[in-house]
Amino acid sequence: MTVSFRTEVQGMLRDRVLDAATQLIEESGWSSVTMTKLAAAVGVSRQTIHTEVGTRHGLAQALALRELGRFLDVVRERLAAETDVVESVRSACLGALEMGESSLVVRTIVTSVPSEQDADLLTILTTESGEIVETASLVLRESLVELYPDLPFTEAELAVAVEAVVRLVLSAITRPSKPPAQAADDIAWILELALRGARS
Amino acid sequence: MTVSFRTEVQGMLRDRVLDAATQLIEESGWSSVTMTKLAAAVGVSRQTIHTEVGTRHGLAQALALRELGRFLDVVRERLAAETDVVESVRSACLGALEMGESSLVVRTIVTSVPSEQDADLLTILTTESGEIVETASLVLRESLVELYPDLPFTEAELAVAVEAVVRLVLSAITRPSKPPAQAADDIAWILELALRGARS
DNA sequence: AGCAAGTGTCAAGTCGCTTGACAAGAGGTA
DNA sequence: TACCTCTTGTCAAGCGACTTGACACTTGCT
Repeated sequence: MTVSFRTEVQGMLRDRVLDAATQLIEESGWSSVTMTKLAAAVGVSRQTIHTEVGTRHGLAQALALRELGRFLDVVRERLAAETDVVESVRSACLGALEMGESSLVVRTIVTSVPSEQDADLLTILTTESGEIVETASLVLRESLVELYPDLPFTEAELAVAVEAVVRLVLSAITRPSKPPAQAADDIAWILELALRGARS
Repeated sequence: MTVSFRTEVQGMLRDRVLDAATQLIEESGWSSVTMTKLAAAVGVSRQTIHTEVGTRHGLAQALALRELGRFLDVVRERLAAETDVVESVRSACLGALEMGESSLVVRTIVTSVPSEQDADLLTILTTESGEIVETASLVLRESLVELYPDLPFTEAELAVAVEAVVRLVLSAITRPSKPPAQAADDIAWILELALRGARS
């Protein structure tokens, strides 16, 4: 077996915690998510919640990171479904942007009002977005290298380009200024220009 | 929550053990089911298998009892789907008999050759069938009392009649002499006669 | 006889969940 | 302001469940 029964159960608990938290958010917002209520909803003690996600802020982080994982699943999938770099990235960006519109967690984070209890959430996509950018960039970079080994970029250049794409997507999610399709087109266009420039 | 996270995981382990055992049986028969292989298949240590089901014979019992549970689910369901006692019982018997033909566990037990390693299994439906008869009778009796409170039987009489039905079904599964439909009809016919007799 | 494989059992250890408790902060109320 | 309640974060003790490693025993094979 790839994973032991133990670790599997462990992951199960984490998933349930995050599922329950999502449901509580859905019902009455992030500020209503109490560690006590959460524990009751999952069916474990409050302490177990704390050891699992740490503080309430850790819960918010965990929620965001799991959501990020889902985004990256879509990204990987869409990248592989195209045969051209630019089209791959365009499709992946579009997928991420559309998910950003429909994801409860993302909407909760983005629409949270600072200077309230919800502040915890907002900081995740701003001050603490480092891990998100880093993880997303890693995934995107690895996928691209695997799918398109002959890109006209050095390793360092690719890292820069990928991080730029990730940051653009993240920005378009948090502060949307145009429909997802157009935002994706814009990002793809930039990438295309960069590629053309690198090849010449 | 009705059940704690802990007990739920516990039941999950048991289910996985029995699932894995069933799959091993399916692949190469009961005699190939090794505690070591079973542990590996589930993803736990061999000791955990032992603490969960005891001896190898305990594993066989557990398999049989879980299968019994599935039979009883069908029985309850079919009993409730009819409006006449006799029809309820006929349908329930038919369901059990048909399941007996298609159930891998039951076929493995019934077709096991005595005086071999498989003997463990066979004894379950013969010498150790007490618990099975008892449990099945209990379920059938309770369902009937709930569905048909006005049966012309005393409590003791009902117990006798129910146990007879159960034993007949069990016998028809282990030593079939006619198609399920006819066997079910026969049992229903006997019950009908008994009811008519009790009413007169 | 010797060996390999499987069973059943034990003790010690680790890990995760529970329980009960406490200090500290935020919000509401007399 | 003082008081009360709710919530958070943390701790220690305890327990249950899985792991690891070991041992004696049986069975089948060579």
